[in-house]
Amino acid sequence: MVRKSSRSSSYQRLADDLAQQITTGDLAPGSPLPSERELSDRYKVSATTVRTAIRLLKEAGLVVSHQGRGSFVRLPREKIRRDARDRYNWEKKRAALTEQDRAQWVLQRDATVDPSQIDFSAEFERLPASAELAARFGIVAGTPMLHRIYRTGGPDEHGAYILSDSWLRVDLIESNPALLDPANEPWPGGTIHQLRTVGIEVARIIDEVTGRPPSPDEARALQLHDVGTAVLEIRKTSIDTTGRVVEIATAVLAGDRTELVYTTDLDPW
Amino acid sequence: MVRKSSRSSSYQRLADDLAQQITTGDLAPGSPLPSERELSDRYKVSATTVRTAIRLLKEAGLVVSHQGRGSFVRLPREKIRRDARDRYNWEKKRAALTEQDRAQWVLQRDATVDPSQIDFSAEFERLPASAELAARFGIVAGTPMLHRIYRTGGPDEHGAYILSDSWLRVDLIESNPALLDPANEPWPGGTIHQLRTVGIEVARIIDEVTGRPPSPDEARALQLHDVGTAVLEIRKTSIDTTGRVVEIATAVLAGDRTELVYTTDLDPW
DNA sequence: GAGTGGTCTAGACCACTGT
DNA sequence: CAGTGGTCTAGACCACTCC
Repeated sequence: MVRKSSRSSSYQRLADDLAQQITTGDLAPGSPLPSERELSDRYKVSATTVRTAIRLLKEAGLVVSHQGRGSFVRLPREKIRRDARDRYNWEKKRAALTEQDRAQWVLQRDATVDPSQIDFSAEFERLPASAELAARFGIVAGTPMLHRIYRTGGPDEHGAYILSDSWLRVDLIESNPALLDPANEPWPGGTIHQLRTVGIEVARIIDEVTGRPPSPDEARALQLHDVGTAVLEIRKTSIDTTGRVVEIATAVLAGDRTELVYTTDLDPW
Repeated sequence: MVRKSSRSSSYQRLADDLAQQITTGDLAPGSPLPSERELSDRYKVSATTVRTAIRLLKEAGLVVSHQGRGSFVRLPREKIRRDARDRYNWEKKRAALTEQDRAQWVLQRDATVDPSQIDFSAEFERLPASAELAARFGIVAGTPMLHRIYRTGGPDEHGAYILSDSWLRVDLIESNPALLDPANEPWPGGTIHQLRTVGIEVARIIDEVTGRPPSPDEARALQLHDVGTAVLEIRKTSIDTTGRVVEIATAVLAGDRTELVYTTDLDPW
């Protein structure tokens, strides 16, 4: 007979038990949990119930499992800080340098990653603007747009670390045909410099940030092998000195590996 | 005999099948999935396998289940925008108003929520600064601190929508004893006004944003009834006109209900 | 080969929602 | 009451890791 206890399911009680041992430090980060068979014996529950409990811990980001090895208390992830003000202003300053100076700095914006190990791909397509996109750009639907899709990855230890895409108005950039060719990516100097080549100065960048679970594709690309992680999605809108929207980009980053930093200066009293 | 097919598990294939029907719109948002028993019959797999597939979809945030009713394609969530520049500057301006004017504006910073329905609680404790906290404040460990814990919730439809805590230096605020009493919360005018009462002007606010799955406590408090959601965690550091750190606060928000907006003005060329 | 997690079955019963 | 998802069992076999 099943012993129906108090007001909670047995997998929930098991998960709570283990979670407490993890948060109190009885089970230290990196240490293995008891095997499923052992938990099954010790708690007098079936293997399925044990697996359900462990799945709960994985969903909460407390535990990772490796087939053939065991389940382990998750190690805290070292976070890469991404300071919007520093990053964007640095990119803009760099865009005003000579070609030689810029070339030296290609892809070094994240000093923590060795540039020689970076894996990069770019794919371009030309599409008419959808109604929603047109509204965000303040143009009419159907306007020819350039859609660029990027994947930037590190070596296995760091994992791929950013998925992004970008929309540009073809009419604003076609005076420089080099911008339409993905073979020129990664462009030394970034989008801010690309826009400079057609006479556009970016004056303001607005980031809209949300958090959500990764799609299966994103989990693969960002090397989020396990459940229990979230991604940060940044929708970036760039506005030039005349107030026009000149680029709309989206970036998806691993939430447990990234810390976004935003500084707000307040008006004085 | 189990038919071992191609290179994928049967729950994975079922999940992919359903996910595709959802993304193509064959299964519209809000519509019910076939029942588990029906899927079990149709795909010739056990109930457990069907449940595993549906769990996958829940983890990806595509589906929600309700006991006794069924599983449904998740509806997109309406997002509350939270613009840092507007919000913080508005709060600072308000802090300079007369007491009467401020009182009218209590808790109206989120215009989308009816203030009369808001559920609010505050809890204070005095603790010495930990080494880590002291480092962030630039003070010595053990300095007396005030730790304030808030829960702000809406009615059931919106759900509780913010969990936050805040650290202040006791030595900077004790000249106004009213600040030490939680009965005075929610304080008309917010922390920026509280600091103004002891002669401090906040000049800069730095937000550090990460994304992660919710802890069980957070899932309860933020009414994230299901797996497949993420939370945004904001660590806010307030700095006064003399460059001192005057408050460190953390806020946890439901990722599927919140959009953080940050504006960066770039230096001109 | 021994031990681990991963996939899967067949079936029972519980808890909840609707009519 | 019929139909739904939620909990749970007992057991089989697969895939992988490490010794």
